[in-house]
Amino acid sequence: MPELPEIQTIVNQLQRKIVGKKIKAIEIKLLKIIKGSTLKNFMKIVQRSKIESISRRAKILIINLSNNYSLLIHLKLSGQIIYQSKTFNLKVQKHTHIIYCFNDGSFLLHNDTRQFGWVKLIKTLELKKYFQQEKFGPEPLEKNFTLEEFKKQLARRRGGKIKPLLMDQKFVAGIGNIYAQEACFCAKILPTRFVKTLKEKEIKDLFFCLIKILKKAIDCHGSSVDDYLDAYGKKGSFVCYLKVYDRLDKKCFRCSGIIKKNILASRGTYFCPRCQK
DNA sequence: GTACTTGTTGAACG
DNA sequence: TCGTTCAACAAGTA
Repeated sequence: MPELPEIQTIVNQLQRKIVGKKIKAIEIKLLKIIKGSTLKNFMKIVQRSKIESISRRAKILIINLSNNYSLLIHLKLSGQIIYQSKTFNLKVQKHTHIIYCFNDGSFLLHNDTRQFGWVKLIKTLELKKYFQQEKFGPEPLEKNFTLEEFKKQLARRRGGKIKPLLMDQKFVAGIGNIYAQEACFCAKILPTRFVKTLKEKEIKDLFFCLIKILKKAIDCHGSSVDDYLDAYGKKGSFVCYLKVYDRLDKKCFRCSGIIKKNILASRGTYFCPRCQK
């Protein structure tokens, strides 16, 4: 499941590979993943445009084009964005829905088995307005996300449980099911804890755990559970560092307790009942 | 055939 | 209006 570190990995890789390239042709095999414009309009605007820059907000990949338009891509559960240089045979598969062909013979494939993801064409000038409407919370790896700010935001959401709150994109952007659980484990906090019961030190630990885990995960090119692949079609290696996710009935690395699983806010949630309080 | 998986959305509730 | 919970969405896997 691509979350912040997975999308950031793709951004970093694409920055090195496709910036400055011109889109010569597009092939669209699945219409419904294009949102916010007709197929005709999408083709007209995207074809023959140049890739200006690549960035990210929350879990959304942003590709800025040279013609004052931008592509927003959300991978949801099973999306992949894969770059292929001309030296490789094109690995189009059953779930390849869009193929972007560049002028130098390289390609970008957009795959998505479950078809939850989407691509949205938007005027670059309207990006700011779009993200304001979405009301995304702060980016956890940016300077304005401070411990003070985190505390302040928590104080406004005292009624909720901590793990679903971490996953709320309006609270903090980019955290999904995996990293929310890992952060709770790292800070020795049960995912079901109500925000108002968190002590000063726990909040501080959680804050630094979150940042540490996200940074480390980006270094590892993300976690590949299920389908995730980076822009080079490779798996992320952070799975090796996962402490609780998908470890039901296994021994806790910290205290040798047995990892349990609960459904919390209708999402699978792993935790160690012995050392998470 | 059935249960289960997940990020986001939109509806319902207090 | 806001915070919170929950079903729905789609397709694949076990």
